[in-house]
Order: sequence, then structure tokens, then C-alpha cells
Amino acid sequence: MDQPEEKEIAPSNEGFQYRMGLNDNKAGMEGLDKEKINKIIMEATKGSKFYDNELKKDQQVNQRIEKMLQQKSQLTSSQLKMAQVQVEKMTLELERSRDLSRFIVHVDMDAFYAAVEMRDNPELKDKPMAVGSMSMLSTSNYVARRFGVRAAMPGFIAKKLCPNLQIVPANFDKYRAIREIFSEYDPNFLPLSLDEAYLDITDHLEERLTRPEDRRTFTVKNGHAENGDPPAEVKAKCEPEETCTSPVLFEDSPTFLPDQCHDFSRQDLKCENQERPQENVFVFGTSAEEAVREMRFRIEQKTTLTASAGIAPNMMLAKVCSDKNKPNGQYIILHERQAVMDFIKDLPIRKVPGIGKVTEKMLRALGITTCTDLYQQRALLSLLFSDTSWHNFLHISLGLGSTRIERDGERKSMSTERTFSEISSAEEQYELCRELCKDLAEDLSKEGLKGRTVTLKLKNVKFEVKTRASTVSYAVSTEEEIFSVAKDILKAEIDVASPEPLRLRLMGVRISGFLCEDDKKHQKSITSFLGSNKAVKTMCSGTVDPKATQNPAPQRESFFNQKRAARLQGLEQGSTSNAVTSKEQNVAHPSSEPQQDFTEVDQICQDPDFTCPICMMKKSDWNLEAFNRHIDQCLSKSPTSGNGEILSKCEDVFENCSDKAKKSNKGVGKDVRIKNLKNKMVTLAPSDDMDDFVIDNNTMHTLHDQRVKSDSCRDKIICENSMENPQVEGDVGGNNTDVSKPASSLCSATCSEGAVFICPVCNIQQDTSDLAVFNRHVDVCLNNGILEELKGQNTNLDPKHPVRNDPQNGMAVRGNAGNKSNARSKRPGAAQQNPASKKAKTQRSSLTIDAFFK
DNA sequence: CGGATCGAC
DNA sequence: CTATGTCGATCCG
Repeated sequence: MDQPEEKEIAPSNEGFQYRMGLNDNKAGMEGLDKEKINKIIMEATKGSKFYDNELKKDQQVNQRIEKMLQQKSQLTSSQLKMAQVQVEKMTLELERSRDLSRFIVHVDMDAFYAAVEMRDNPELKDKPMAVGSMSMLSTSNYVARRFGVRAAMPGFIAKKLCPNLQIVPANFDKYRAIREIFSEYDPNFLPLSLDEAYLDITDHLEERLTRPEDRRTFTVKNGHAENGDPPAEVKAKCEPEETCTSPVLFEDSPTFLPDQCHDFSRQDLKCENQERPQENVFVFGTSAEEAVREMRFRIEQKTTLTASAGIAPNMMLAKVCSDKNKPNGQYIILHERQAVMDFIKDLPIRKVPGIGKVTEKMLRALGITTCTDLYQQRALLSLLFSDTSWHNFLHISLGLGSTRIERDGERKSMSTERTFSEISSAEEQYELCRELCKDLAEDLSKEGLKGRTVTLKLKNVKFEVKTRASTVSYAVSTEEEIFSVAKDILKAEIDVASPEPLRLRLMGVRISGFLCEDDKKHQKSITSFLGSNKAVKTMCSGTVDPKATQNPAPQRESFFNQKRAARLQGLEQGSTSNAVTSKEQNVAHPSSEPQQDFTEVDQICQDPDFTCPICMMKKSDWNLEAFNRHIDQCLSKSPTSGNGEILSKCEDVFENCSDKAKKSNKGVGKDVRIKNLKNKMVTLAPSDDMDDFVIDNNTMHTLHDQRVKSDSCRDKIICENSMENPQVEGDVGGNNTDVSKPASSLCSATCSEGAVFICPVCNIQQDTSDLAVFNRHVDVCLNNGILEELKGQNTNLDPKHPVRNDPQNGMAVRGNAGNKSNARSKRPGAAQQNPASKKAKTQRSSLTIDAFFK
């Protein structure tokens, strides 16, 4: 591509996060026109490191495009023809499965943060203002937007565009409260962020038809709507609040000023049916539009803030619609195919959620800008893009999207990152890293997650981003554990760069590779098995394993792993696997095996909890055996004992679970785009969980596993000899002798202080501070054979990791490191979620292992 | 699996 | 005076 230096006044300032899109400045209004805005931005930007990096990224995109075009030029007409056939077939199928029956609403508060701040500080009301800092703005009000001031723009540039701009800091806690509002309108609403949500009002509409007029009537009084006779359930929830005289939104909000109230006779709020403005009484009809109007009206009454909404048969369309008449408007796509098609026809693809800057540019290179183009070029696209991508395109071009609102499945990763002014001392960097790990550990604990892959993200002062990951053999979750992995990665990077220091402007830590359901149950039963978790902290944390620091190979290898591997292979395990180090080693050391041991270690980490996950019953006098038996009963539909009531309750719940699981499966397999709508909400502030305590499929699988467990575990082993004689012997690995110094004193201090050595097997605190001695003790405990049986079981039971649900993978492990596995799309069908497939999986797994050790 | 990239807010 | 964020998911090798 021609990438001449004439970045001259970047006519289209692509490459920047803030786009000019919406600033069509009306004549007569204060503000700037596009050209001026662009010019100012360029002046402020040009020559900065940031800009250089943007240019670089832009060029990379251009290269991708070039590559794609070249690929395109090599396509034969027969290829295209075949593609056309295939694509048409799929089009037909999709068309057949089109579902127009739902009423999906996307609600989006207008300039939310800014609106809140303006409401709470009237002085800001008519001035250009933005929420954020000199470094970055979260959003701006509509006055400021006329100057080109937009979200994701640094404040100092915004100031150049609009010298009078008031920048106020964000109060995320305040904004958070708004969520309660949404919940009043749909108990199952799906929040997307603090100010956005999806609702499925289909059921509501049905009920609404039978609703008498007075229950759709709202009066304005003192700035608040009052419903003459709200429906019982609504009443219960909102009545108390609606009757109070100050905004319910923020307990801490300043006094409410009546004059801040919006004018209710404003354009959009006119009700089609009966409107009696003179009395400030509004009667809303029974249609979807009226229902949504009512909802927005009530939101405004309650918060003094306006919202926009889109109504459509699916989530994708609803989202696009909500933007259409923003601010303070709504738009509906009728539930007819033709209406959808008309809407889609000229829709610029960039408006579609999931199509971002890059995709837009790539498609534009193919002459595609609207959904119609997308449709016409679908055969070509199927040849140039990945399956998931072009499937997505096809959906879009047909106006299809998710028709059910569901929280998506378990999250796949969790991370935290921070930007700061340059930090180049290694010491500070380690400190920072630790802090991040701490934050992350806190977040993880809120969701009770543990993961096996830790990723460190670094951005240097040139804005170059680098990520480095390391996968360890067992799941980690505590600050110590995460840090012990992260610091090694960091050290490696520092070492590589030395003698130059890393000049960082951002650091982040991410954890992924969460235990899947299978693992978790696994975990649980063992937890119960061992009956104690005290040792965990010690065992799992890097504390015990400082050797990992710099000897690349054995990083997280523990004696558990080594022992186990040795046992299975009948020979001592010399080398170990470590992703950071060498891929070859991974090949030579398939992880199928060792991981299980670590899984066990993990399990130790969990609290034994004898609360039945099905009926939630808990008995203090349960031992594991009784507990397992109970679970068995709860799960099996043929109650063999005791409490009939409980059992039937269990069954009910279980039914729900399977249903949920089915749905979820469908969602994943069918519509990738659901993923994009992932519920992320909480970004900055912690807490604010809105767990509505449903049993998700996650839980369900846990249940299944537990049952399997209890089937196959020997209960007696479980409880016996948990207090066995520790003897010292065995070797804990020469590795330990090589305890390298942590990269910084800071690190060293944290790593070695205050470890308490409690044996996870016998649960006795060891009177030693010598790691090697302690390790030997544990080894002995293990060798007592206590775990031997269990391990045997686990080997068979554990269906997971390296083989996942891919039968061929077992082979791949042997011959072929690459493990291509076409991992691309999950498209898994139901396989891994279906309990029935468990057996098959299991067998595959052990076969693979057997094969490997041949 | 690891790394880079994308998209959303 | 400086000064361009944070998160999760997915793609690609």
C-alpha cells in the first residue's frame, strides 16, 4: 500500500480512537466544524510517541489489507462458485431459522456520566463539560461534542478544541447506582455496562395487554411520576422510591433542584394515546413502543436523566436502533422480515456492534460499506475470512442476531492493568507487578476463579505493547501464586532488555485458562477428600517454590508433579515443562499427566464444604461419605433414602439446570456474536456483584462431577489415615538446590517470608522452615499410598486438558508439537457440556495417556 | 499455547 | 509545563 509520508493533515484521521462521526455542527451553534477539529487534533498529536505508534499500527492494518487483496486476486472463479453455493445454502438455513417473535430492547443512557455530573452540579449544565481527566475523557456532554470533544479523547487535546471545557473527575460509584433502575423493568435484564442494558420485554407485552389503563398511567408531580395503581410487582419494587421527593439514584447526591427537571412535554414523550399535558398525566399504550416510552419516561422521572432505546427482534438490531434517535429518543424495527431488511439495507457496517475500525477498513478495501454490500459479497468473504468472521458477516447481512438475552457463559479471562508515568527501575516494576497481582487476586476471589495461564502485559514509553504468558501446571489464584509466575515473566523481560532498563508506561496482569467445570468438581471431591485446606496457601503459593524464579525449565514444577510423572512412567522425571522456556519441551512432556497432580493440589486449596450444591442443605454432622451419599441421592432421580421433600426439590433444580445448560450450549455454538455482548459491566470499581443466584450450567456440571466422584472414589480412603506418620525420605528434586535469587530484593522479601509449612496430606504443621525438608515430608506422605488410589481414579476421570474434546489431539501430542487442532471456532456442538459424553471423554483421555507412555 | 489484535465502553 | 485508558474475546501461527 502506498503509505507515503503525507500523513498530511490526515484528512480522515483514522488511527485515532476518537472519531469525528457525530459532530455535524449545526449552523449558528457554537462549536467547530470538522475541518477545524481535525486540524487542531493533528497539531496536538503530530510528532508524539503516541502518534508514531498509531501510524505504525495503521501500516500494519494496511499490510493486512494488502495481503487480503492479494489473496483475493488469486481466487479462481470455480472457487468462488463453490463458495457461492455453500454460502447460499447457509443463507437459506439461516433464513429458515429466523425468529421474529421476540421484542428485544436496548436501553442506553444519554451521555451518562456527563449527564449525572451535570445534574448534580447545575453550574455545568450549559457549559461544555466532560468527565475524566487531562489524560483521558470518559465522555462529554452534548455541548462539548460540538467542539469535537468525545469519549476516549485525552483531556489536554479536548482543551485545545474547547478551551472552556470543564473537566470533572468520574465518580463511578455514583454511576453504578443507575443499574437498579433497569432491574425494575425486566428482572432478567442484561446490563452491558453501567449505562446500558438489554431487556426482553416479550413477556411483559403479553401481560401488558391485560393491564387496565390506570396501571399505564403516570402523573408528573414534583418532578416525579406517580402511577395511580402500579401493578403489584412493580409497586413493591418502585413505589417507595417513586414517592420520595428527591432523586433516588444517589443517596449521596446533592439536593434536588426542581428546575433541573426536564420538560415532560418534550418531543419524544408525547404519548400517542391519551395525553393530558395540562394535568401532567400520561397514559401509555400497550404496544412495544409505548411500553418502552413508558419505561424511559419513568427512568427520567426517577433519575432526571434521559435514555435512548431501540426495539427490535434481536439484540444486534436493537443495539443499532438505540443509536438511531439518540439522544432521548427511540426507534423500533417492526417484527416483520421486510422491516428488518429495509432497515439493514443501507446500514453502514460500522454501526453494527462487533464491526470496529479495522474490520471496517478491511471491508471497505473490498468495496463493502453497507450491509447490502456485505450480503452481496458473502461468497467472497467466506473465502477471505475465518469461519467465525464470515458467519458473523452473514448474520449481520441478514439482519440476524441473538433473540434471547442471556448472560453468557463463564468468563474466559480476567485481568487488570494500569497506566502510569514512566517507570524504569526494576524494583518499582516488581512492586507494581505485585500490586497488580494483588488486585487481580482480589477480583478472582470474588468469583472464586483460578486459572493456569498468567499473562504479563507491558507497554513501553513508545506505546509498544508486548504480552508474555506462562502457563503453569496448576491453577493459581492468590496474590502470591500469581506474582510468583508474573515476576518470572517480568524478570525475563528485564533480563532480555538489559542493560537497558524497561521504560514502561503500562503494566497489566491477566489470568486465563480457568478450570473448567470438570476440573472444578474434580477439585471439590478431592477437597472433601483431604478434608483440610490449611496447607494450601503454603503449597500453592510461590512461597514454597522460589526455585522457579530463574531456572527456566522447572519453573512451576513441584514435587507433586514429579512424583506422579515418575510413578506413571516408571522413571524419574528429569526435565519439566514450561511454556515460557521452550515449546519443544512441551512436546516432549505432554501435559496430560502431570497436570492432574496439580489439579489435586488445587483441590486442596478449596474449602471442604458440605453444603449440598443441589438442595443447598447442609448438615454439620456430615462427613464426606454421608455427604457424597446425599449428593448421589439428590442427583439420582430414584430416591433411595431419606427425605423425600429434599429430593424432589433437588430434582426441580436439576431440571432447571439442564435447561439452562442447553440454552447456553446453543448460544455458544450458534452465535458467536453473543460473545461480543459479554457482560462486562464492572470495570473500575469492585464489588457490585449482581449475582442473581441462578444455577448455571457451570454448577450443573459440578454436580455431575461430584456424582461421578462419589461413585468412584473410595470413601474409606477418603477418611482414613489422614494423619499418617511422616517420615523423611525421598528426594524433592535437585531443582530445589538451585534456588535462584529473585530479581529484586523486594521480590525476595515477599517470597520468602512467613511461610508456614503445613503438610497438605497429613495436615500437620511441620516444624521446619527448610523447604527441602518440608518437601521431603510431603513426598513421604504421598508415598504412603494414600493418594495412589485416588490418583488412579483421577487419571481415568479427568477428561481434560491436553485432549480436551478433540479425539485427534491425542495423536497430535505425540508426533506434532504444533497441535493445530483447528482450534478456531468452538462450534463444539454439545459435546463437552453434555453429561452423557463424559464417559466417552474419559476413555479417550486415558487412551491418550496410555498411548503416550507406551 | 502464546502473542497480537480487535472491539467495546 | 506534561499529557492518549481498561477490559475481555478472538484470531493466527
